[in-house]
Amino acid sequence: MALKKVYDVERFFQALGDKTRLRLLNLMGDQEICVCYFVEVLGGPQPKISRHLAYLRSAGIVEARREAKWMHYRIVMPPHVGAAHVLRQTLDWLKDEKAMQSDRMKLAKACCSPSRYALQGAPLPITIIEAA
Amino acid sequence: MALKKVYDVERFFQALGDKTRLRLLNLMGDQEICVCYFVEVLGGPQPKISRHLAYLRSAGIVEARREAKWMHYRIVMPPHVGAAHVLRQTLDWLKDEKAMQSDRMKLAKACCSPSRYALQGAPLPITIIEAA
DNA sequence: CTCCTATATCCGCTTAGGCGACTATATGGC
DNA sequence: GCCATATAGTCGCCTAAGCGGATATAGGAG
Repeated sequence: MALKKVYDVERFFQALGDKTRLRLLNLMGDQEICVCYFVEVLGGPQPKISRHLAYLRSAGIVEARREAKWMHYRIVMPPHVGAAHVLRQTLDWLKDEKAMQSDRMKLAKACCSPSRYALQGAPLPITIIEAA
Repeated sequence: MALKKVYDVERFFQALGDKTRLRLLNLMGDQEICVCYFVEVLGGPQPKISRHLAYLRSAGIVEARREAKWMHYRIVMPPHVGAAHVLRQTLDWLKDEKAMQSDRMKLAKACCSPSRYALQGAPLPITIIEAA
């Protein structure tokens, strides 16, 4: 039988304890987003974005999918019920933050007119349909 | 008018990203607990406990009250609705963790027979009645 | 193969923060 | 005043982790 793995609460919260990572999670929401949009919206150097995405992935909070040159990231709900609740609450909380809303608006703009942002060819976000 | 202070989300999660602090919060629950019980239950050196309590206090998650020689700590719900929700969820989550339940049992024992734990005279926890 | 683009990883530096050990402060009893 | 107890703060050490900059890798086009 499989060893019952205790969910790492500490690690979970550490992953949420960084502004950049919270912004990334806020942008993902219930969508699968291409890295190039993160770089576009957050505006920092690309390696910084990549490092934070790697951190989130190693903490089990996001997963990545490759599509040709592009990598898409999406939030995965933790297997632990408590963790999933907290994560969902946190995402709702972020939606109310003004800075986070501004990020989301920037993302929407970048998606609507990708040519203005040198994102021609970049795949658009895909909304994730959650199983009920 | 008062300057609208944005709640520091990052700091909030950083405060939750440590095992010792999570154990302390779990022990507090909806009670006001004397430091000596934390030291008793967690078992480490007292300055360590004190430092983590100070961290939680500086993050605005707990408050302290002095009663003679003893300091009592209690959780304060953050002024921000989203943060309060997440904190409550987190406390519920901790209740399900086996290690956390064990801590709570140790606390209960220490409170029922304080003399066995050299806690004679130490004030018992006080359950906080929240305003509805 | 080469070249370009998208993304990831590595390097060196710096800071936050955990720890144990020690010391300081506060309160109360004498 | 002195002393004991409860708690807090300081110091030095060490690791985690953030950052910018450089480099490496993966995929596609030609």
